Amino acid sequence: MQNSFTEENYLKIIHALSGREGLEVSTNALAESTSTRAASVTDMLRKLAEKGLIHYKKYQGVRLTESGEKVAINVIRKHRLWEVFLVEKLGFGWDEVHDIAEELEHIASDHLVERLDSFLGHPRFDPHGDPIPDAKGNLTEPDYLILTDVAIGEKVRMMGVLDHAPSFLQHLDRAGITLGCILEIKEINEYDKSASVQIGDKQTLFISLEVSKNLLVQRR
Amino acid sequence: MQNSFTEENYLKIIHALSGREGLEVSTNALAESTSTRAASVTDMLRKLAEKGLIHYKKYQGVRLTESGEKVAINVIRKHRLWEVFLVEKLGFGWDEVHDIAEELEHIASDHLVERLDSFLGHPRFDPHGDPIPDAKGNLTEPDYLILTDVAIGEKVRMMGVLDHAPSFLQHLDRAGITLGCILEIKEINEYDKSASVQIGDKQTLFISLEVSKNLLVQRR
DNA sequence: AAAAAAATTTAGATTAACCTAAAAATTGAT
DNA sequence: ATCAATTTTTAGGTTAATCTAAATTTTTTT
Ligand SMILES: [Mn+2]
Ligand SMILES: [Mn+2]
Ligand SMILES: [Mn+2]
Ligand SMILES: [Mn+2]
Repeated sequence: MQNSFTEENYLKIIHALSGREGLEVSTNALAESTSTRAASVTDMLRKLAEKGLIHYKKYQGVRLTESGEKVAINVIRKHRLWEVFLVEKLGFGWDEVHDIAEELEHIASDHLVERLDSFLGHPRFDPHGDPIPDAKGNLTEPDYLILTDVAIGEKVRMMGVLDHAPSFLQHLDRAGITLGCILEIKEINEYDKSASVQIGDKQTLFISLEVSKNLLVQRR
Repeated sequence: MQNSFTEENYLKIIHALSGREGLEVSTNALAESTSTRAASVTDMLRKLAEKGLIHYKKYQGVRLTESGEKVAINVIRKHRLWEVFLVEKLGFGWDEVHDIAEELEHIASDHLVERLDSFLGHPRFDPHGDPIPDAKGNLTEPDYLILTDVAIGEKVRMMGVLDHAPSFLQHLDRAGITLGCILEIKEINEYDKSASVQIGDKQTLFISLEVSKNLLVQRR
């Protein structure tokens, strides 16, 4: 039997919330992420456990099974490949593609995913810097730094974002911060903990702590 | 409020069954096409009428309203554009794309449809020769002939198919009959009403009446 | 114009995914 | 260790889309 959109969304969210350590995810955390009530989550958990997609013992939180993990990663693969398509081929901005990909990620055909992947040239990362699982389901999270962990004077390369909200991405666009650009922390301003950051070889701007916390970078 | 996948499918099917004359469609015809029971169709018709998408009087069949027609044509536009994408960009065969397009046609974003249309170069016809409605919702069915209406000795161009079943399309592939190719009726065989047809400037084959009835062609 | 047949609608259920309110279990704080 | 707070589950409903069986309306045939 096929998994419904709803089931796929639960699995994807459990994957995201359990992190790389595969920790237990709580009912309330799922209720929050799915915008439903805890009672509804409990119903769905019973169903997913029934189907062998999660490990679930009452009152103890959930983890994905091997089989649930496979489904979740496949959905993530499709989501990210479609985002690449939308940006690279159709010319959408990185701030416009998430919601459309939320729909496209549920299109079923495996044949389609593999052809799309070829058409796009087997991209390794999506437009937000997130890694794309390969066809076998291998997903390796690169370990980037958060900009707040970078010392004054260091030059780093912008590799991804933690916040995917359109408003955040548009803010980065206005600041001229794009994937791959070089950032240098000139100083940390005492007053509001903002950073003065040189972007590429262009001007230096104040970057709020809020923004720095959501920027993933790499030393070079 | 948004229309569900199910509602969109009903509207699309009502459009197809009512033909270019916009005739009334019966409950049973819809039950057949949707693979549901007549009682279920009646429920849905009440809902669609409620939403102003169809004209419906009990026991009298249904027609689309202006508003229902707009929705139906938009779904058809998306279906056919996605089919072009799958064949032209991803390299699928014309026999492989219908079921995938049945899913893709329900992706909501108007912005996406318009960008896809541009990316594909504003195609006028889908891989089966069916016309693609324009962005304003204009859909003009070209009036092709059916191959059975072509006289012996006439040369015609193959323009489309009436049957979209993969097995039929694969049969045409094996016979070398593709969209745009030239066909000449050499004779009609008395025994089984099959036609001897020359395909392009290649060999002459027997084409069964069953096949001829499903081929759309144009005089030249 | 009846009667018979066919088509359609109504009545009453079912399933998935949600809800609120109440009960039960776990966790945390004295 | 006990009590209070928090979390989670259970109980009992709702809505959309389906179903079967029965009732009703329309159509066709005698
Ligand atoms: Mn996304
Ligand atoms: Mn992304
Ligand atoms: Mn099709
Ligand atoms: Mn088609």
